This record gives sequence, C-alpha cells and structure tokens, in this order.
Amino acid sequence: MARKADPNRKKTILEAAGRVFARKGYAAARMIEVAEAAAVGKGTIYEYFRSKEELFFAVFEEMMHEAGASISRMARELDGPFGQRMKTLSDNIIQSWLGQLDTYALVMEFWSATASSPGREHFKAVFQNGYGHLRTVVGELIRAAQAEGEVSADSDAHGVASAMIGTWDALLLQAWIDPSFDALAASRSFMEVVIRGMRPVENGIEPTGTPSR
Amino acid sequence: MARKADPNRKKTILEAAGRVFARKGYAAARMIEVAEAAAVGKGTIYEYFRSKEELFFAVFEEMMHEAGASISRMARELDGPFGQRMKTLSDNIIQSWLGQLDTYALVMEFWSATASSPGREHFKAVFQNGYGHLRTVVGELIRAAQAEGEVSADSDAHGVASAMIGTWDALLLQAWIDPSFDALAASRSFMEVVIRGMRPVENGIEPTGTPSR
Amino acid sequence: MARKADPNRKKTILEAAGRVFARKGYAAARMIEVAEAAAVGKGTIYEYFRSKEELFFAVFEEMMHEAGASISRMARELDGPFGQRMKTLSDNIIQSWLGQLDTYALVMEFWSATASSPGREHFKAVFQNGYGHLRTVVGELIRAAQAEGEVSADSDAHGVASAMIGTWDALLLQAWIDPSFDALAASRSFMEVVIRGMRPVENGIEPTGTPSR
Amino acid sequence: MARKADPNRKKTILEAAGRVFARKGYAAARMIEVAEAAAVGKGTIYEYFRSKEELFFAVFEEMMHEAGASISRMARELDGPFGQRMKTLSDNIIQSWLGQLDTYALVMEFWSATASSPGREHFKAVFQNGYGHLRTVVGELIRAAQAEGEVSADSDAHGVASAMIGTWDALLLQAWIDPSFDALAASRSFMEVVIRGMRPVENGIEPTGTPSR
DNA sequence: CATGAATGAGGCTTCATTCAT
DNA sequence: GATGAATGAAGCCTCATTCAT
Repeated sequence: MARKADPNRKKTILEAAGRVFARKGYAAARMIEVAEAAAVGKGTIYEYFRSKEELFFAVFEEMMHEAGASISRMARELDGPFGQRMKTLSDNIIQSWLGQLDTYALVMEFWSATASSPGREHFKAVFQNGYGHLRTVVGELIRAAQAEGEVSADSDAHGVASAMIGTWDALLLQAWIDPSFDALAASRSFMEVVIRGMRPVENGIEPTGTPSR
Repeated sequence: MARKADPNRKKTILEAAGRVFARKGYAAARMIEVAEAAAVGKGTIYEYFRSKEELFFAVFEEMMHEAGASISRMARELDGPFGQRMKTLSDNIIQSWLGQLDTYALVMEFWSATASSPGREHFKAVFQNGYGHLRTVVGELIRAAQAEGEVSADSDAHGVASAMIGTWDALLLQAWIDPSFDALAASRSFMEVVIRGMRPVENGIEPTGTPSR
Repeated sequence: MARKADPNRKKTILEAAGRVFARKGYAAARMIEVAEAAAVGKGTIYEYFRSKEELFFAVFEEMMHEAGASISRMARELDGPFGQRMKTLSDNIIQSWLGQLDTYALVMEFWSATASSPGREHFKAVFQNGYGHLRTVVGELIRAAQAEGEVSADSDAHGVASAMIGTWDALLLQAWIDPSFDALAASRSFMEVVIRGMRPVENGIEPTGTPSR
Repeated sequence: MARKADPNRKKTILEAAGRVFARKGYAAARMIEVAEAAAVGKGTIYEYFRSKEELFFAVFEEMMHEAGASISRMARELDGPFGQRMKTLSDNIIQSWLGQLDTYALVMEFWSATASSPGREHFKAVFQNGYGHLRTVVGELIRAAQAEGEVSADSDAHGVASAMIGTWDALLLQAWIDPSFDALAASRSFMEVVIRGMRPVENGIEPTGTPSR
C-alpha cells in the first residue's frame, strides 16, 4: 500500500464538508475550504467523491442516517405513560438538534438543493424516507397509546404524527433564525396542549400519571 | 426597445425574478433568465437593483410583505367562536400557500441564503419580523379567547402560537417535498387536537359550537 | 446595441485561434492565449464559440473551406495541355501551402484530433469531404485528358488522383518536419514521372507541347 | 504484487503504452490507463520512464526502429527486375501498415506532438531519420536500376523516392480516415504509372519482364 | 433610459507526479 | 523494487457586472 491509506480519511472529509457546508451553504462553500478543513489536498477529496454535488449528497445521507438512528435509539428508551413518552421524545429531539443548530443550516441547504438541483428527486426520496421513519415512530407511539386507551381513538395518529414532526422541525427553524427564541419552552407548551388534546374525551381524569408541567 | 418607459418596469422585473428564483433557486437562477422572463435587457435590471443579491432580497421582502398583508386580511375576516376562527385561519393559510407551493421553494432559498450571505442579518430580521407578525396575530386570537374564557388560561399563548405557525410551515414543507401528502387534512386533524387541548379544563362542555369533524 | 458589436470579432478570434493552435497544437493551446492573440477577453471567445473544441473545429472548417475554394480557383484558371495543367496545379498547391507551413501544423493537429476526440466522426466527414473534392478536381482533369487522348485510357483516374493528392500532402509533411527539404523540387520530379507514366503507350510522340522541364 | 521482478517489465509497459497511445492519442491517454494495460502500478511506470513525454517518445522510437528494421528486411528480400521490386516493396509496405492502421493513429500523434513539445527537435530528428532511411532504401533501388539501364537516368532518384514514400504515407492516411478507401488498389494503380514514367525514354520496349498487372 | 457585447475573477475538476509503505 | 494514495498546479468555463452606444 502507498502512504497511510487512512481508513478514516473519507469520514474526516465528510465531517469537514459537513461543517463547511453548514457554515457557508452549498453554493458558497469552496472545495478548497473543505480540503483545508479536512487537512487534505484538494485532489484528495476527489479520490473519495466524484464531485462537489456528490460530496454534498454524501454529507446529507450521512446526516439523515445518523438522525434516523438517533431517533430510533430515543424511541427505544422511552418509558412510562404516553404523555411522559411524548414529552421525553419531544424534549430529546429538540435538545439534540438545538445542540447542533449549525447542522440545521445544512438541512436548510438541503431543502434548497432539493428545490433546484437536478438530483432533486433523489434528495426528495431520502427526505421522504427520513420523514416517513419519524412519522412511523411517532405514529406507533400514538397507536400503542390508543390501544391502551391512553389516547382518544378519534385522534388521527398519522395526521397528528405528521404535524408534530413538522412542529419540531419548524420550531428548530425559528430557533435557528432567532437564537433568542426558546424552542424548548415552546415545544413543551405545545406538547402540553397536544397531549391534553389527545386524551380520551369520555373521562376527565388524567390518564397519565404526570400532571403536565 | 429603448423606448417604452414602462412605469411598472420595476414591478415587472420583481415578479419575473420571483418566478425564476422560485423555479431555479437563488444560486442556479441566472440574471439573464430574469431579464428574459421580464422581457427586458440584462442591463436594465441593474437600473433598478444594484446586484443579484439585492434583487433577491427585494423579491423576498415583497413576498413577506404580501404574505403579511394577506394574513392580516384573513385575521380581520375571522368570525365565530375560537375553534371556528382557528380552523378557518388555519385552512385559509394552508390553502393559500398550497396554491403557490412553487413559491414555497423560494422560501427555502431564503432560508438557505440566510445561511451564507453577508446580508444574513438583514434576512433574518425580515424573517423574524414576518414570523413575529404572524405570531402576534395568532397570539392575539388565543389571548382574546382566553379573556373570553374560551381557552384555558393555562395555555402559553405565545408558545402555542409559535408552534402552531411552525406546524403550518412544516406541513407545507412536507407537501412541497411530497405532493401526495395531504397537508390540509393533516392540519385539520392537528388543529382538532390542539383546539381540544386548549379547552378550559374545568368543564367538559365543548366551548365552541362546532363539534370536531 | 451595446459596445461596438464588431462584426469582425468572430473572424478575428478565428484567425487568432488558427495561429495559436498552429503554433502550440490543440492540447497545448490555452484559451487565454487565443484571447490575448485576438485582443479580447477570455469570456468573449465563449460568446462566439461554446467550447475550446468547438473553436478548434470552427478553425478547421474554415481552413478546409478556404483550401477548397482555393483549389477550385486554381483549377478554374488552368490552361494549356494536360501536362501543363497538372504541373501548374501541382506547383500552385505546393507553393500555396509552403507559404503557410505553420497552418500545416494545424492540419496535423486535426489528424490527431480525429484520432481521439469523440467528435472524430465529424472531423473525418469534413476531411473526406475535402479530400473528395480535391480528388474530383484532379480526377476530372485526368478524365478530360483521357477523353482528348492526352492520357492513356488505361490509367485509373481515381486511383492516380488519390495518390497524387496524397503525395502533395506527404511532401508538405516532410517539408514541415524538415525545413531544408525541397518539396517543390520533389513534387516537380515526381510530376514529371507521373505525367510521363500516363502518356498513351501506343505512340512515342509527346502529346503535350511542352517538353518536360 | 511487489514480487515478480519481471525482466521484461519495461517492454511490457512500452507495448501497453503503444496500444493506449494509439487508441486514445497522446493528450487523451492517461498514465493510469497505461499502467492498467501493462498490469502494473502507476508508480512502476516512473521506475522506467521519467515522464509521460519520455514514455511517449520511447514508444515512438521503438516503433520507428521496428518499422526501419522491417523495411530493411523487406528490401533485402526483393527480387527480379526493377518494376517487380518496386511493386513488391510497395505492396509489402502498404499491407504491413494496413494491418496496423490503429498504430497509424499514433504516427499522427507523433506528428502532432512534434508541433508543440519542447522535445520537438528530438522528434523531428527521429522522423527525419526514419524517412531518410526509407528514402535511402528506395533511392538505392532506383539508382541501382538506373545503373542497370532499367530506369531512365533522367529521373531524379531522390525526388522520386521522396514522393513515393510520401504517397504511401498519404494513402495510408486516407485509408485510416476512410476505411472504405482501398489503399492497396490505389497504390498499385499509381505504382503502375510511376514505374512506366521512369522507363528509359529511348526504347519503347518494356525493360522489366512483368507486364503491368 | 435601455441595451447586450464584453469582460475577468474565480470555481470545479483533472491528472501527472511523488513518496511513504 | 513496486505500489497507489495523496497532491496541487493549471485549465476550461460560467456568469455577475459594466459601459459604449
């Protein structure tokens, strides 16, 4: 073998690219910046990725993959009654993303790329996949609670899951735009309302042990 | 055609730019395309806008302005009990944007541009302004309902408003990504839950006349 | 109109490109050199030619066109008996090309481009066309002389024409490689032989008035 | 495979390079392709050749050397009267090259490389050498025939030899451009004419035994 | 005022060459 | 000696912007 053949070289580049794209955006990011951030030569990037677009997409897929794995992990660790589970999941998701709002910029870039790139369809597919996964996780949570009688059978599990996910997404967006915006507080207030709204109508007794807030 | 001093020249360019930016995205949009779409010479654009970025920003401001005006109009025409008002507002907002999902791509571009442009702060200010306006409108609606006893005083009007707006935003985003996604239905399901969740706790009687659909 | 819109701009670039390509070869020629040689900006070339390859090809076509026109002109002005005509044509062709041996390098480049470019077929077509034209001109000259009894009917007009053309080509090639090589003298010696070789066999009398040399 | 110290490694690379250069042309040929064709590592080529250009030149020299040896061999085996010898030589040369027209592309590349490379003079020297050798062989054939009285003493042996070589060259070129072109037939027609044209003028009797064709 | 031909800074990418293993 | 991962110089081309007409 020649040189070190560092097996982490690709990962290093991917991470560096993630940072640069997040900070500068796709169009404004320069390949040379990525190279410098990864401490490799410009040409080295092309050993691992055919083009800027492919690099961008690889960053994106990696991100979606990690986000998906993270969500699954969170969901697996949930415990307690429905209200508790939802609140914990919501808090976890919001907090985990708040900790990497920079990366959020990258997501924005991806949306943008979705709008204009010829690879639009590919992007959309991965996006839909990611959303679908999250929707399934949350939907299952709701349906399970409905089966247990914790949640009103009237509630449209799929619709509510979609909206809830969208809400997390959008609160993070607002936090990204306005660092003073308290996404966690807003999400908590909202979850309160939503969870209460999903309670079985026929009894006024709180089905979950934890009183809200 | 150095003759017709069309007084609407600026407006024409702005609209053409809106279409081009929406279709191509900021980075991929070409000034020549805007010029052609506006049926003017390339140089003419520079008579009215100092640069591509300035043009982009002008389109954005115009859009935010119109969206704000539209929201205000919708809010003014609301009628009936709180649940009714919220549902109508939600439906109107969703439908009005669904009718111009293409333009939604432009919003994504704005987000994206905010990530890298040196005019980032300016962009963010306009964004925050727009969101703030909508938040105020919705917040007022909630607070008024709280004053009337239609909504639980416990509910955090500001937080809920933020989240609700975020939800609309996010549902439209999903609809844009996935045309088969029924944003209107999802929003209705969700509003149902949210409105129910905001009901005053102390009585089980539905405060708004409309039974949940 | 903006600026001068010099109608000769394209011609100027074409000529400059011809010189640069001839001196440097296709691969070694730099677009910036062509721009400088034409005294225009780098971008201006792209206003008239989509790519380096297209520019190259345009130079080539122009050259072939001019060469073809020149050949036709020469053929039209031929006079006297067959031997005279052939010698004059041969001399004219050799001399006209010797005066622009630099351009000859360009022809070499074209051969080369034909060997590797994906536009190979296009190149070949134009080449075949050019050769075909010349072959026709010379072939007609021979056939006309055969009809007059000036040339043996046995001679394969087409074959001889092909070879003769090839010979001119190759002598110029040798002159290009070796500036001390006297292509004109070689061509004259050879034409002498060829013309004598085409005389009708059955009589020893020189059919054309001019004794060779 | 850092083991087998194949002593023919250099030859292997040279041949692989010949194939790649012939197929792709000098500029378009990639060192990696040569390496792959020779089934060695990229770096290995540099063990034997200092640079791409040097490799190219080595291929060229090898080719010229082999061509020269082949010509000498052919000349040595010639037999019979002058006309017979010339025809046989011509046929052999044409056929031997027709069998490797692909390689002919490489010759074109060499011409072309001569146009721009700093090693131009070196290239030219080898070229002139090759042509000179062939010219000598053919020239000697003619001069020997003149000494025997088989060929008119008037004929310029050197000039005719030059042209004849050029003709072979050019016919092969045409065959390469246009695969349907019958170079062998054209060369035969032409040799017929040329040989007849070189006959001693003073007697009408065919000096060589073989009637044409 | 309007135009669009001209411009050139700067980006992405290729690929010959090097050199640690 | 052999290798191929790493490199970076250098080229083609795009496109926002200018400015003579």
